[in-house]
Amino acid sequence: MRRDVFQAIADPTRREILSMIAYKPLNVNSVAGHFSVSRTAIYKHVKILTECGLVVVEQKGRERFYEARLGKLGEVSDWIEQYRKLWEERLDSLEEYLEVLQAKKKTN
Amino acid sequence: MRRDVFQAIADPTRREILSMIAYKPLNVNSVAGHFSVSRTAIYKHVKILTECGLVVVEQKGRERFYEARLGKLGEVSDWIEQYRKLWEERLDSLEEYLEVLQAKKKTN
DNA sequence: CAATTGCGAAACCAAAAGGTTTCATATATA
DNA sequence: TATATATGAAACCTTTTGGTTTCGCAATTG
Repeated sequence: MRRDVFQAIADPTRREILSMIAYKPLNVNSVAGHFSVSRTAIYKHVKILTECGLVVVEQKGRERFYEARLGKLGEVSDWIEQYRKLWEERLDSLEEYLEVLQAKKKTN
Repeated sequence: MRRDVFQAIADPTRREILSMIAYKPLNVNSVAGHFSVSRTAIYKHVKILTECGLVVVEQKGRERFYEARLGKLGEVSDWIEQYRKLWEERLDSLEEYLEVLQAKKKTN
């Protein structure tokens, strides 16, 4: 069982679940109500999110509220940021190149 | 075939491949040399990266060089950034809360 | 107390993912 | 030209993933 944040957010349903509980904790039934799959399927997704720390549970009576812990997304963010300078520089040089092309066009 | 950037970077081997070609394009053999799986397996990973736009190919004679197009990571980055304020605020309020606890400790 | 509600676990299933070996083709090179 | 190299495609296999239905248990509520 590889349970890392990268794998957790790879599934679009799980990303949608995160968006639903980002501002307000919900129980599984409430979440499942917004999807066309079974409650059990949603429960499994939530479980995966929990196992990698993106979500925590709080029991209240017979209900269990799932709450997002989005700080974990920082792991992915950090991984991406190591490359940002790289791709922005390349974008810059592409832009420069295009400007040169434009300039040539005008002088021709 | 769900071929989006989220799914592409979910696999650790593919992330490693990206790190290898981030600065210098390589052919499949060179990439495969750094892994313990077959060249064909690596080829498949590279293909997935290509299909979602994270990598482009340039043919040179009988060799094909794979080059990273990391700008595509922006899609993931953007998705994460929509939540950053949220989790940082929560972190702030947690810190405040801990400060309050500390303060109480001292006055007791 | 009896019925209902919210949940998680279990057993099962089809499709996708990740891997392998084998084969065909195109380009270099001895 | 014959041989070696770089690659992609094909067929196949096993494990993982995402889903289902069924079941049992604990907490609520009529």
